[in-house]
Amino acid sequence: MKLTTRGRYAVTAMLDLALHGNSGPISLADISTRQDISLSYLEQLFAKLRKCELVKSVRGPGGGYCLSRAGEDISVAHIIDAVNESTDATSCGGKGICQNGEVCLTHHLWDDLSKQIHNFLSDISLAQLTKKEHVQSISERQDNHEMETKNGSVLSKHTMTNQALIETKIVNL
Amino acid sequence: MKLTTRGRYAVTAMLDLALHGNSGPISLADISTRQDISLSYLEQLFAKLRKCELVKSVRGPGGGYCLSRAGEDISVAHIIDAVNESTDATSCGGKGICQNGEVCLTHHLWDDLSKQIHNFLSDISLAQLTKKEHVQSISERQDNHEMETKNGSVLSKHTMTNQALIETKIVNL
DNA sequence: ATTTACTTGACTAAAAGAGTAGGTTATTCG
DNA sequence: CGAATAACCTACTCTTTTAGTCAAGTAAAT
Repeated sequence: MKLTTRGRYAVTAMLDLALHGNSGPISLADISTRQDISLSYLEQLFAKLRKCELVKSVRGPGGGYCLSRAGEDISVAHIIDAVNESTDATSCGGKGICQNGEVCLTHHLWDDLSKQIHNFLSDISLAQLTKKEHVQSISERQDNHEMETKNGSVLSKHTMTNQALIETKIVNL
Repeated sequence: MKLTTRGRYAVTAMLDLALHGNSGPISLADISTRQDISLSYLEQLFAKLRKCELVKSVRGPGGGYCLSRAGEDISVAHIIDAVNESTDATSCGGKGICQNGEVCLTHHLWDDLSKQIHNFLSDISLAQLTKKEHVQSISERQDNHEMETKNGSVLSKHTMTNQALIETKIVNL
């Protein structure tokens, strides 16, 4: 069983999508800054998420990704499965061939654990997560921080006027 | 979160101990052949199990390891913790500093999952496992197989007489 | 035509996992 | 005593996986 940064990043990114994707597609660049995940790494993850039809992509300016179906119908387990993180705790992939083609002494134990984990994660949908208070407050914190840093970098690059800065803020709200 | 061969081996070996350790200490060599686990690797694992006081060791000929307390009082979670496999699914070790010192968007989710897994494994004791039918039948299969291969190797090494072979079989029963 | 954004694939540094090798120390038994 | 046995200890290696980079694309919108 493995549950590492990959699966965590994927779920985090999808949750970000669920929170911000109500009005059109979200670019990976946005998710990258908000969630502190490398852009190239996100691209790899979203390639897999798209293959499993969890997200849809929109190309061109203003493009990005959106959920391919309602947040209620996407579970955390779906996402983790999509990026190849198995929730299987056995060494034989659940096949029961762990000791010279036969079942090993603890096979059933790991099998039970696998089911336990999978059930737990299958019962949690993106929609459910977006409704939790702590998720909403963290998301707010991230949006504010994103706005600050974004304006900072834009300012230093283009020496934007105050008026333009205010406009950017409005757009970002 | 990681749950790999190390944790699986440790639990398997401990279960082997629980099944065979009723009359005196069991050598790692025996566990090694029965469970197909490298002897040196077992030594590393048992060093940790001993530090956490899950097993006791007896040196010298006829020595080996035994459980340091009743099988009822040793849970699978104890064993996995002992060999440094964490059941923690967060990236921050449960500290909540996953995004620049603050809580990341999915921290609570992984925290809940960690608790879920740990509870599940804490509720399963070695004694419980030994009582399961499939564990007993697998253990029997392993004992038979061990006897065959042991006799085979002993024969080829010392060209044992038939009488000695029979005696060995009796001892192994 | 050009910008913006997604796509693909190859590549890599670092870490962790699994297993080996070679020895030392304690104990029992002949 | 001394030989055998088995725990104990340390260091090393080999392999796989992760996490991430880089570069060169392709497609769509303005």
